[in-house]
Amino acid sequence: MAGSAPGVPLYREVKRLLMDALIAGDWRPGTALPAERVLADRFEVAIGTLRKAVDDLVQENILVRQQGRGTFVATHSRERYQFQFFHVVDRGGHAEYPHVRLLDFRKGRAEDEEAAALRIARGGPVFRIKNLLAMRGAPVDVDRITLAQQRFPGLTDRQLRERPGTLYQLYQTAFAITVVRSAERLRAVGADEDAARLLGVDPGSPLLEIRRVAFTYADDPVEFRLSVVNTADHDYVTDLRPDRR
Amino acid sequence: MAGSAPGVPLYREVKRLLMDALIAGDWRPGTALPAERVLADRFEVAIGTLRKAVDDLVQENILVRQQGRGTFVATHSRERYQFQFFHVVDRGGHAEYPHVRLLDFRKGRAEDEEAAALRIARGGPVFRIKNLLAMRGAPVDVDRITLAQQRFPGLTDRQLRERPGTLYQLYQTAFAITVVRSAERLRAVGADEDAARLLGVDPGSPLLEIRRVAFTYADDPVEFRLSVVNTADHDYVTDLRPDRR
DNA sequence: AAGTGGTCTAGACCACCAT
DNA sequence: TGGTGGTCTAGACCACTTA
Repeated sequence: MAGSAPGVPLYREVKRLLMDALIAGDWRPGTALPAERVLADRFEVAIGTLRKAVDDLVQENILVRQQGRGTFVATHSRERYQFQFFHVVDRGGHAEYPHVRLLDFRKGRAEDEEAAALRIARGGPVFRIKNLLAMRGAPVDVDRITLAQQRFPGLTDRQLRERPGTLYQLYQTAFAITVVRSAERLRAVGADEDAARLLGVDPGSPLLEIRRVAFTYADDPVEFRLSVVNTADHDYVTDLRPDRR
Repeated sequence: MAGSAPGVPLYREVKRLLMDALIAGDWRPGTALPAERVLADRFEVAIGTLRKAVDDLVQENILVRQQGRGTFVATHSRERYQFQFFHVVDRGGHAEYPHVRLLDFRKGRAEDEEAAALRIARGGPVFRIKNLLAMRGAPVDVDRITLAQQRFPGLTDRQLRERPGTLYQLYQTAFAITVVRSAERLRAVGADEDAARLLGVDPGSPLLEIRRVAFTYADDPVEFRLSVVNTADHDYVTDLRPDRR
């Protein structure tokens, strides 16, 4: 690790190198990284410095440590989706992974909001996915998802229909895109005709509208999602923290 | 640090001791802790171990480090409130501390939901505060706050009216209660008559309802707050992170 | 210049997991 | 038993703040 930039801590440089390797695909999701001692030797830093870099990546949900086993590249499981991205729980507080039904899949051209969120040109080619999410058999949430065609070449509705897990698992396994973070903006709206019909409520009923932008490494946006949630029997919860303490 | 519990890391014990001192009021909010080297000597641990304990408390927003100056007990400023607790921003994304007007202050007996949230007996004595929050002159949010009388002895509407900063600053300075964390549940509702009048919308208009429980040290709940927000021109945003990276 | 937190080292030993 | 991450030590030196 000779010749680092001035003023930048060594462990930040190491973190940068680890992230570069992850972005380059040197270690696939779910696989173990070399042992910390090995990585420390490779980067020619002390073990403590290496660990500090890994600490950061673990905190950002990019790596997962398991004592006695190793350090792994994080994968997208249902559990992870539920804790990190899906914040809707039933009134009792029971978290449950929803049942997802594909309603529509088509190509289109990016509207202003989509283009801005995905940082692509306005009118650029996108995929649009429309899903109906149900919990305990009752429809709760309509998701409209927008993806840049360029990032998901050859995506088909068959992939969406046959996918066993979460969409983010599909992104990861089929397109080597790992979602690591999301930002959401929420507001209350009145149900439009379409949402009212799908969710089984009266038009104009209050619904929770969620705009989510999902990012992969380096704060690169890859998905825009507009969710409309019937909060008659469900809440959006912050604080689903299996972290801290 | 001889005689620690088996299986508990030393830095956790140190963290426990630091929190005990904070709860006991050994260091007042805003004041500096002894230097890390001094604390390490006092607890008879290595500096690295002491730092790891402090790291945790910094991450939990309980302590604040300032290089070259010291480590301080976190205080409640408007900035902190805005980033950690107040998640409403205008559509452009501009965060702005709202103007608060006290509408009502009275004593009452805890309803079921309030009692459960505050972990007090049903029907127990509480204070109820009703505030109208405005941004850029326009009313945006009605807050109904419930506090256990026992935790805030002698609270008066004069204190609320003359308070220069945030409510959490008042809790901290006048009642030695430091809010360190909150949990929120959100849903969309139709405006009732009262909210409609205060926010200047039609009854039944969709509003965002937020239930917040605020906790002090040791996950001890001290405030229940029901907010109703007009999201016509504002959003609730997650991800107001001045942390990480 | 003195004092603070921030980084970095080079180990030792412990707890846990797989075999 | 051997390999992994987790904890802990006892320093040295750097960067920043204050006086």
